[in-house]
Amino acid sequence: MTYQTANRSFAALAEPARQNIYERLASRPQAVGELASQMPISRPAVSQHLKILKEAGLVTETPQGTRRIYKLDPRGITAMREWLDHTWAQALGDFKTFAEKTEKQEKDK
Amino acid sequence: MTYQTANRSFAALAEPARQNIYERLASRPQAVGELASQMPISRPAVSQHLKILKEAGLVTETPQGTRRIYKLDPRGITAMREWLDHTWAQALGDFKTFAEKTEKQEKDK
DNA sequence: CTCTTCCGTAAGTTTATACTAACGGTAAGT
DNA sequence: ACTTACCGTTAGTATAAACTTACGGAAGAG
Repeated sequence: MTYQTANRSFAALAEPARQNIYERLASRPQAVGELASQMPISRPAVSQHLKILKEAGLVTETPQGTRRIYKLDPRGITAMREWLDHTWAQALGDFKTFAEKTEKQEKDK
Repeated sequence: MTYQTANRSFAALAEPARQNIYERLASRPQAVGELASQMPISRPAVSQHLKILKEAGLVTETPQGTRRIYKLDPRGITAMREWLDHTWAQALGDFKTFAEKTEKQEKDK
């Protein structure tokens, strides 16, 4: 369940433009046009990227007048970190047995 | 420098097939054909995915006879974790000032 | 040396994705 | 009511990515 959002978070941050947006929002919450004015792509493009980031649980939206302020959402980052920890822990356990096996093979030379 | 590899790691794990491969390698190091036999895609496709994972610092290659054993590489995961920590820490600091500002605006209603 | 196994790469096609331009809708100001 | 500011969505296009098929190279067995 949470691993699925981790999957989408990776896909969302894979795009350089979205990673750029994400980093800008990390420095401070911003509106859509505000972001677009600092980037080489159009405002609708930024809006589309924000939609994907939002669906991935990476950002949240806060209407404020006609503007919509976007800021980071902890859920996406948490999901990714959990997936990383889980996968890496599994690898560590099996690395040990693998290392022992290869070490044994080295001996048999 | 390390953030660039984090970028490529995200892109690499964005693809479902590559994430699948990565998880399988987490359970135990495996050869290319071994992976392909358990997946719905061809062996060359797996090989191409492994190339991308390798360039992202997520896996390493170990020739063993005619076969090539692939296993997880800590560097990719480390780069991603550092990027996540850095970005999130920055967001936390600025979230506080943002929260104070919006709280002030709420008061002025 | 020949045959088999295992693998990476290149070419070509299909599918997915990112972009711009155009449109419509909501909120605030005059 | 009219205008302005700000934004999301859609349609259409261009670019990128993933897959299969075909090919060639390296390592081991006979």
